[in-house]
Amino acid sequence: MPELPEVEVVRRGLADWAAGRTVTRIDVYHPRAVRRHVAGPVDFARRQTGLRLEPPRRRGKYLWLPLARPDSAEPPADALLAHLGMSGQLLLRSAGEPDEKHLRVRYVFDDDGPELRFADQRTFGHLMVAPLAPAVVGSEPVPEPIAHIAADPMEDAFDVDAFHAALRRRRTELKRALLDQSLISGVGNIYADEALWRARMHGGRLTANLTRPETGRLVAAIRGVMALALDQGGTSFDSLYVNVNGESGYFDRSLEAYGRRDEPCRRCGTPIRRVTFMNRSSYFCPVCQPVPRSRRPRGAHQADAW
DNA sequence: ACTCCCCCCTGTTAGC
DNA sequence: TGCTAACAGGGGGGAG
Repeated sequence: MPELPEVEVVRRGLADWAAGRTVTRIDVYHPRAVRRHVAGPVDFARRQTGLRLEPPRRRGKYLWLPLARPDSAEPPADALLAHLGMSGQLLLRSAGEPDEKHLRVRYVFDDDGPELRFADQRTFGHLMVAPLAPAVVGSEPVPEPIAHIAADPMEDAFDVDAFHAALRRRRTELKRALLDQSLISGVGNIYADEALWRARMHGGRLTANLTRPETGRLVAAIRGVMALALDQGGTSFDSLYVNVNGESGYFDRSLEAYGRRDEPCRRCGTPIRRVTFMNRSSYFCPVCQPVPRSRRPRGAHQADAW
């Protein structure tokens, strides 16, 4: 469930409580948590021990903390790169507090401050140490493994015209495109449905047919819903998504489409529909977000996802 | 080159 | 009541 707003909440917590601290020990309890660090858990720990965590950055759903040598002014070559996946949590806990049931990695620092713990029930999240790509003039260095990810809609670097052009080049459906992190990053299943509802557009629309005003409306809807969610600490349906202090956000109360099957659309009263799409749920208002002509069933017998 | 789908996980809940 | 199956879903990687 962590999408851009939830990851940003975590990033802000790390900025307050982890940045500037020097790592003295790292324990990896589950190798799957560092599976993308191909050199393995021992190397993962060795390459951070003695280094200082610099202020966290974020692109889309990824966040990273550059790793600096405490005795050197050289810009960091590597960063601790994190993705929370479905259920990953980065928590700051005093050493005396009991371990989380799904604790995967523990960081201990050279001060008396709290440990940084990575807990992850479903183990879709991961941590790795990754080289930072050389800084290009006017842009920040980004870890190499995420160089293929597009800018997210909250970044200055996000270019709506370029996004529109990329959508027009694609031969796919709009919701698929929104979930494709190489076109726009940070959008997941929940905010895709929320943004489409706000923009009054159907996720089955073909991206090749979008007009420039429609793309503009959609990007404005994504930014709007994400800004609102960030104000409310993100979306949590249960205790799986929490900030670095273990607290849940409450944007779930403000959802207009996601999870509202058969409940009235708050614009027009029509029951919200739920359909299965890409092996996940999609929620939309069939009146405010009309099913595109190309997707309407041509016969009563025809099964149609939308 | 582009598009699409499966699968990796575990805890909760719905259904029989 | 107890079991099974569905569901939640990000994204890598392979198939087509």
